[in-house]
Amino acid sequence: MTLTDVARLAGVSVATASKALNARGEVAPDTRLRVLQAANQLSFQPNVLARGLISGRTRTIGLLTDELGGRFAFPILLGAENALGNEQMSVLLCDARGDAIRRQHYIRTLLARQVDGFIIVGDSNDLRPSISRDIPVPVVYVYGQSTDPNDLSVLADDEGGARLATEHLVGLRRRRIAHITGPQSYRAARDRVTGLLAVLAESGLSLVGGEPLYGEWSQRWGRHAARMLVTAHRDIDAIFCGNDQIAAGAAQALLEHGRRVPDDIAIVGYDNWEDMAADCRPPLTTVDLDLQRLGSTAVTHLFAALDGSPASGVIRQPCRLVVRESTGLLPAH
Amino acid sequence: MTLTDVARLAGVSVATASKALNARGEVAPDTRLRVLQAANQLSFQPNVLARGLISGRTRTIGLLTDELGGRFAFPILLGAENALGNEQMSVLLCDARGDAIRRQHYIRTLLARQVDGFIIVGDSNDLRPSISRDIPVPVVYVYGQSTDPNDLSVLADDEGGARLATEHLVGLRRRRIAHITGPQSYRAARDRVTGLLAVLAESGLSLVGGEPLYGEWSQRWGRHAARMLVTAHRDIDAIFCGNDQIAAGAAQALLEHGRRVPDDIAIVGYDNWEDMAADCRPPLTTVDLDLQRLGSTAVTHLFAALDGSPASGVIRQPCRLVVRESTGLLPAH
DNA sequence: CTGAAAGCGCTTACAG
DNA sequence: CTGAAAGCGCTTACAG
Repeated sequence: MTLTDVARLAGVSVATASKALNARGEVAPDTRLRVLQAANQLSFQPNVLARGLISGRTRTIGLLTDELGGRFAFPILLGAENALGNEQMSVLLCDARGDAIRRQHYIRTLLARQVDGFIIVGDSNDLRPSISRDIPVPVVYVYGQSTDPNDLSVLADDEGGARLATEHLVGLRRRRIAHITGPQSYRAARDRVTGLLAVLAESGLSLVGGEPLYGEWSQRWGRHAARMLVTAHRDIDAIFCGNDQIAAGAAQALLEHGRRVPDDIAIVGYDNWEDMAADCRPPLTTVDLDLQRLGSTAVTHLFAALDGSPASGVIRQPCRLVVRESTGLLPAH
Repeated sequence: MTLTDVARLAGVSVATASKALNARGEVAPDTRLRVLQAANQLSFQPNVLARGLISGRTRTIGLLTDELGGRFAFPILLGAENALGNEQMSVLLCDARGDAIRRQHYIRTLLARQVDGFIIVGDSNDLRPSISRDIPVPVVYVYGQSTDPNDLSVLADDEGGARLATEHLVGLRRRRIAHITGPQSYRAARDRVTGLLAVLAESGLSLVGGEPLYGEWSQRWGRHAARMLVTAHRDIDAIFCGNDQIAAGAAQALLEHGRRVPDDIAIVGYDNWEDMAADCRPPLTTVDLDLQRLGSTAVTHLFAALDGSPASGVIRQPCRLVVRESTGLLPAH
């Protein structure tokens, strides 16, 4: 079904049919009606390729990830897809799988497909090489900071998230707080430590053991480190963990050591990885990166750039504290 | 950069430039060379819209999910994206979020974008209404069975997966086997029971307790049901669980009851949800649905249909048993 | 072997 | 208000 068919059925020219369908003023009301009916009758859908060829706009954006299989890219994608769908934009999804050649290939492909813009999804707040040089349309980086300050990067505020968690513990009168986290090579681990230490200092407290326990992002490490902690520091009353897996492991180990959570020792995780955090025993208080909103925020900024108002620099989106039983439930209201 | 620019730089007509770039025979070798060089120099990328307008093929497929946020759609998407990328096809991703209106909207959008075919991703093997009537291009259903037997549905073989799990337990000389699973309303739960009971019958065994324990897909239910089982049936020596969360909960409850896993009671999960199954204590033997391969299989069949060889009916892709410590490690070799 | 012409489906000045 | 014509960037018969 093409516009020609519609025009023929309505007894007008394709030019008039086009104008009628696109609600441009210069068409007689009854002509428009006839065209609309014809289009309806034929279930006419304008060919987007032809439109794009003329307008140079395809209402399509390319979403390029490095590691779609990772845990973080996906919620971002979800949020972006949502936001784009609401604006009648479509997403072309490409997963470079950490391969630079493949990434270049996808950039070319997406450009050949005339996408209106790019969203580059990282898998942590860490720095990543800018690729904007190769791309003549607007680009937004999300959950991964472009090395080029002229680019726009939308990141999660890990330092702020850790502040929220620590303030929560301090507010619950916990004084002997320890920290178990992932490898120090991760910016996420370091930023969270920064936020934690800042709040402890403001509260006149110091970290139990003096140093964060850097390790892996696993339950196994959480169990191991928690056992070490309760053995070495019997007076510990809270553990802030760098992610939910560590926290789940720590909770398990503590329970096995006869320590009650949260009565004796409160635990806070990070990530709000639902299946882990909410189904843990006890359910974990944790920090939510709000990844979906990160995705939609990126889309918002991409639209702004498409509308001629590009931004640059780094935007740090706040995290949210999710309180569950592992730090004691809030009083009912 | 358009073909016109390339032709001008190479000193030929656009027609000749087109032929040279598309490796059609009828061009003089040195002419082709000049065109290729010009294209290279200008980093020419042919406009896919123009090509699509002529050929009627866009090398784009629409991937429509019902619930992208669920745990199962995503690996399927990954597998499909991989397989499509290898064939230079792009994916337009749409998440209907369980809303029929939104789904219809996306179907129209994707058709207007002239996609070459559709992949409809379900979130369980359950039946789902066919939407092929509305779609004039090839459609493949994956992990969700179309109600129309003329459609092609690619499913995971849950019954076979449960057989693998049960045969494994029986092979380990377990005789008192129980089953904890999710709601009976799920076809996945029912199909797995069918496979389990078949193997038990073939082995002259019967299910401990007579009936599967239907409940929820959660750790909490796993813990609860496992406690009931060990109390009511002290001689139980294996529990086959309907998913990994249930299995993780069951393992935890058994350990707390002083039962050793796998020495006293072996546990098998389902789904091979890595973060849960491998990081559990002990790591879980489980059944992998091979969702990524499900996605790539769907793509393979979609290509076959695009090449004029459509199939129909139901394809059941085998599951894989992943053996870990919860049933005893295989002897080292 | 090369290029002028027609055409894919649509939109947009421009005449009338 | 309506429609013939040009054109978006490309490909493909068809002449030469």
